[in-house]
Amino acid sequence: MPVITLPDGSQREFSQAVSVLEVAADIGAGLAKATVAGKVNGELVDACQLIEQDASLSIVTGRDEEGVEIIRHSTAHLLGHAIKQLFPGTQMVIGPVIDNGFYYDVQSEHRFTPDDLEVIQKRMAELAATAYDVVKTMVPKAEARALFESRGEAYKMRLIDDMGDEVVNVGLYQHEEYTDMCRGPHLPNMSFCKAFKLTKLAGAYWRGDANNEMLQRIYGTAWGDKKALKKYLHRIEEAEKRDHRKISKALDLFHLQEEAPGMIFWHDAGLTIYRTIEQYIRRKLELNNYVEVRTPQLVDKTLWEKSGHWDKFRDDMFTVDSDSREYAVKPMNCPCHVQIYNQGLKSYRDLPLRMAEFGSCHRNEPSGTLHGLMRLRNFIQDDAHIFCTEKQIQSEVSDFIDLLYEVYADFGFTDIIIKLSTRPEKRVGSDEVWDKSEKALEDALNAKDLDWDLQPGEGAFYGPKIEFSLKDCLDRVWQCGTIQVDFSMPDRLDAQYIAEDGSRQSPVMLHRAILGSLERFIGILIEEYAGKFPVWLAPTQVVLMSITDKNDEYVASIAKILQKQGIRVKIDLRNEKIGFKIREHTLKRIPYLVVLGDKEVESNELAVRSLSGKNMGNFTPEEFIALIATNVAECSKLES
RNA sequence: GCCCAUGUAGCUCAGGGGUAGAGCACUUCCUUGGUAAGGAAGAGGUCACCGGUUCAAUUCCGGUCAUGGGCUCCA
Repeated sequence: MPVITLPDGSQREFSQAVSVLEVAADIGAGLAKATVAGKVNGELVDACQLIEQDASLSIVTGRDEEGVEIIRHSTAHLLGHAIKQLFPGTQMVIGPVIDNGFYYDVQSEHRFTPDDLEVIQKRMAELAATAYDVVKTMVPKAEARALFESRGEAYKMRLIDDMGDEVVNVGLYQHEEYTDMCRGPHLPNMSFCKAFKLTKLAGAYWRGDANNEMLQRIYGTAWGDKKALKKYLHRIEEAEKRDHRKISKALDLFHLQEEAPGMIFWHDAGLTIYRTIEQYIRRKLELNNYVEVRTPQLVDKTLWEKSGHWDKFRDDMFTVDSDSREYAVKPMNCPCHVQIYNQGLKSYRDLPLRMAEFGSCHRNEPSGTLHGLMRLRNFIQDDAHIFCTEKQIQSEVSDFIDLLYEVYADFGFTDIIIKLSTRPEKRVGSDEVWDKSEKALEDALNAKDLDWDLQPGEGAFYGPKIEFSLKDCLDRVWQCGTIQVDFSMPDRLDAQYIAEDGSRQSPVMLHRAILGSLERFIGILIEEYAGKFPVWLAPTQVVLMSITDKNDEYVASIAKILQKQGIRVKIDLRNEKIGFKIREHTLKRIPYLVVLGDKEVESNELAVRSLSGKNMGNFTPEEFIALIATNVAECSKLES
């Protein structure tokens, strides 16, 4: 006699066990028709799930986010249904839900092409249109295994073999002649699959391990209705317009070419942004008691052997042979910073010593991983190493996190993804040291009440780390800031200080970067702003445009006045109509466009137009300079 | 590094076994015009690179490189 409590608090009593769908039908026929699944005592279950005990229940429909996820999951099965009809030799592997969609990994002699996707998608639509019911059964593992064996689904068998003993029965979902295995829940009927699209093909390793064979992965997106699908596809289209590579080409910021893969040729405009950010960070470092240093690009291999990098990253380092010595182009700055630390005797009174460098590093990243400004073989970090005592770790980490948040706020970032990565398998240092380091980072995060995720085993070989990541225009996550505790390298490279009691001690080293790679950070900034940089960062802040050549002299004189104030100004004296000039400079995302014609010459003023197209009226030169100064100060929060 | 796709003018792209195409940009001329494209003419290409098939390859095939999308990796 289960009593079902609904989300509004109302209760319904049934004389025997009822399914989710039956409860929905009892509430109303419309709801029953819309039911994709149920949530019993907070747990998602199939619509056919029988409820035998008293329980709370909410009905999940295609309008709920959870319902859409179920639609996505079942669309993956639908892909299986269609692909097995069209390409019977295909073996199905796994088909999970991801953000905005799903994928299915398959194994096949046939190499799927983009054309195949269209054919498969068409068949999926045809199958879904028949609105067939999906039938779920729970069967013992051995039975499921035998079924998949008879169908040549070797990967499904391997998945079953991998299940622990605690799993006795598995769920089978019958899509007419096609059967898929899943924990569920899934749709009761395929009529809910009416808005999906197969989007791309990719390779993916079996079990995510590069030592294994590569499978073919088919990505798709799926939504509750056509309108939502259309909206999503439009959103992606718009996001792609913000791609930093496209914008950078349009704004002439940088380029890459075949002769230097993964290395940037910064153009004048891009370098202006770059330098502005570098200066900004330099000022922040000064205010936070860092010192700045610079160290060599080439360092003898023996130092890298000593630091432990050679062991782990030898293949990813560029090397140079000269005079029978082997040098490595530095892939990071830390061993060099220890060399500076080691010059002269250090006392506990010198700690914490915060040593910064805008260090240019080269790493021979695998060719397939290069990606615009985001992943390069040569990049510059706003790197620093804090040499401190164990007791100082906590407050240094805490101060660093505050500084990082201050900087990110100045650039307008609020969606910061924090991860704590702990000891990997291949590492140096004792377990006690790792225990201490991991705890120090965790405590610092918890003291700040920040949301963070744990990534076990993802730490650097010398210590655990906190990563601060930002998202690009397509929501791909890129690590930017980081702080890493390192008890090992100072020891390996013989860094010491004299403690209060006169004994020699090893300092702790904190590796940290706020922006991470300046290139990557600028890439994300370009996408964040869609190329419309705030005034303090804009490569050109003002363009002065003449109406006719009679105004040329006045334009030049105003330009001089603005330049003297450090404003980045360009002039446009071309024999073109003003509308044409405005269009061009608007497309170049110039923050302020200034029109100078006879009227302005007459009154000694500037007619100012904002990037958004707003006519801001006329300004005297002094008023305009003040406007820019205020604007720059507001966006950059730079302390003078 | 692995899988798939792509590489044609400065840019965005069309084309296709036999003189290489468009729009924008560029150059020259006309136009001196007040807030998102004034007009005309001209110039511009080893069709990524290397090899093969062919009477003939930019086009078909193979390889290399680079780029894009994923996977793996990321000190």
